[in-house]
Amino acid sequence: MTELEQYIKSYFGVVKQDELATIGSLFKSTTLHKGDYFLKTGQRCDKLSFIQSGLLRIFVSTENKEVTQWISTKGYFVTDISSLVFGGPSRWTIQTLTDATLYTINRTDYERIGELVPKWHELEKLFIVKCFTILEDRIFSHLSMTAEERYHFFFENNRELFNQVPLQYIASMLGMTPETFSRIRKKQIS
Amino acid sequence: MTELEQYIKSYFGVVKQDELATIGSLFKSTTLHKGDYFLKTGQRCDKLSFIQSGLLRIFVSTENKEVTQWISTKGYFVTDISSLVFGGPSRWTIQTLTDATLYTINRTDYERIGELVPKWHELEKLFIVKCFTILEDRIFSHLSMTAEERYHFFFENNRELFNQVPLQYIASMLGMTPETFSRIRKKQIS
DNA sequence: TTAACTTCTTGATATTTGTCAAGAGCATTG
DNA sequence: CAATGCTCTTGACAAATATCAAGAAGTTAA
Repeated sequence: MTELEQYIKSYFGVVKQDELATIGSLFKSTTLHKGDYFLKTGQRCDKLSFIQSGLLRIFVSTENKEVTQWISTKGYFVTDISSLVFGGPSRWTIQTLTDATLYTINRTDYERIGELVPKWHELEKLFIVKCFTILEDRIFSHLSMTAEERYHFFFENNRELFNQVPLQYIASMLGMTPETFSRIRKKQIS
Repeated sequence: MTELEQYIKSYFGVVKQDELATIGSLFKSTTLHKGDYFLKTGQRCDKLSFIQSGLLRIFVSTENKEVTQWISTKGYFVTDISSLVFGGPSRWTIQTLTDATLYTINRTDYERIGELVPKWHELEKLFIVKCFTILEDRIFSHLSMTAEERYHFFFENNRELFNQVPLQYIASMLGMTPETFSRIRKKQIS
C-alpha cells in the first residue's frame, strides 16, 4: 500500500479496498530535485500531487517582491486547485525547497477518476474543506492578530519547519518582513 | 424553477433536469428577519443555505472585540462548511444584517443528497473551490497590500455593499479599524 | 419631538511595522 | 583557500495603522 493509500485510509476510514487500489494506481510516483519547478505562474495546472516527502513553496512574484503564499509539506496535496478545476492560468509558482517525492495524477486521469472511483469526489471534498478551514483561520489571524501573535501561533504549530526552510519565506507567508520576523524571533529566544 | 436551480444551471450548464429538480426539492425556502441568528459560535452547523435575498454577516466575538470574517450576499451559499462536514462546533456566528430569504437543506438531507443526486459532490466541490479561490486571494491581499490597497480592491468589486451595511463591518473584514477605514474613504471621495 | 442609540468622522498621539543600509555568519564553488 | 552568494541580524529612521477621546450626523423608539 502506498503512503497515499495509507493516508486516505487513516483519514477517512471506510474506503473500499478496490477503490483505494484504483486511486493508488492512478497516482504515479514522481521525484523532483531541490529547486525544480512544479508549476509556474500563467501555466494551466494539469496535475494534482500528494507529497510523500519534501517541501514545496507556493509563491507569486510581483514587480518588486516575491510573496510566499504557503509551504506545502509531507502528507498534504499540492496543486493550483482553481487552475486544475476551472482550467484557467495558475496564479502561483510552485517550486521545491528540497528534493521531493510525490504521487502525481495528471489531468486526463484526474478528469475520469470520479467515474472510476465513485467516492472520489466526496473524498476530495473533504480534503478541500480541511484546507479551506486552514485558510479561514489564516484570514482570521490577519484580521485579529499582530505580527507577533501570528508568529507565535504559527511557531507553536509548525516548529519543525523553522529549521528546514529559509526563514524569510516563513516571514512572507505570515505577512511580515524578514526584519520584523528576525526581531520577533530574537525576543522569543531570549 | 427556483433561483437556486437557475443559479446551478447557469453556473454549471450540464446538469440533468431531474437532478436539478431533486436538488431544488431538498432545499426548502426559509425566511429570516433582520438580526436573526443563522448560527452561533459553538453550535454544530446542521444546515447549508443558498441566499436568495438578504445579507448575512459571519463574525467571531473575542474578549474585547468582534471580528467580521465575511458578509455573504445573494447568489452565494452560507454555512460553516467545516462544522457541517466534520461535525465539530462552529467557530463563527452568523447573523442577518437584513431580512433574508434562503433555500435551506438540513443535515439529514445534506447527508443523503449525494445518493439522490450522484453529481452533487462534484457540483459542491466546484462551489467550494470557487470560494477557496476567494480565500486565497484574500490571504494574498493581506500578504502584499496596504490597508488602502485592500480598501480599493474590495471597493471596486463590491461597491453596492458600501451603502447596504454598516461600514465598520467592512472595515473589520478588510483587517483595519473603523477609523482607518474612514480616513481612507475620505481620501477616495475627495 | 425629544431622548437614547448607533454609526461615522476627526484630531492628537502611541505603537507597530516597514524601509534602507550595513555587516556578520555560513555554505558553495572555482 | 579565497571569493561569491545567500541568509539573517541590527540600528536608525520613516511610514502606516491603532488607540483614545470627542463630537457630529443620522436613526429608532418612547
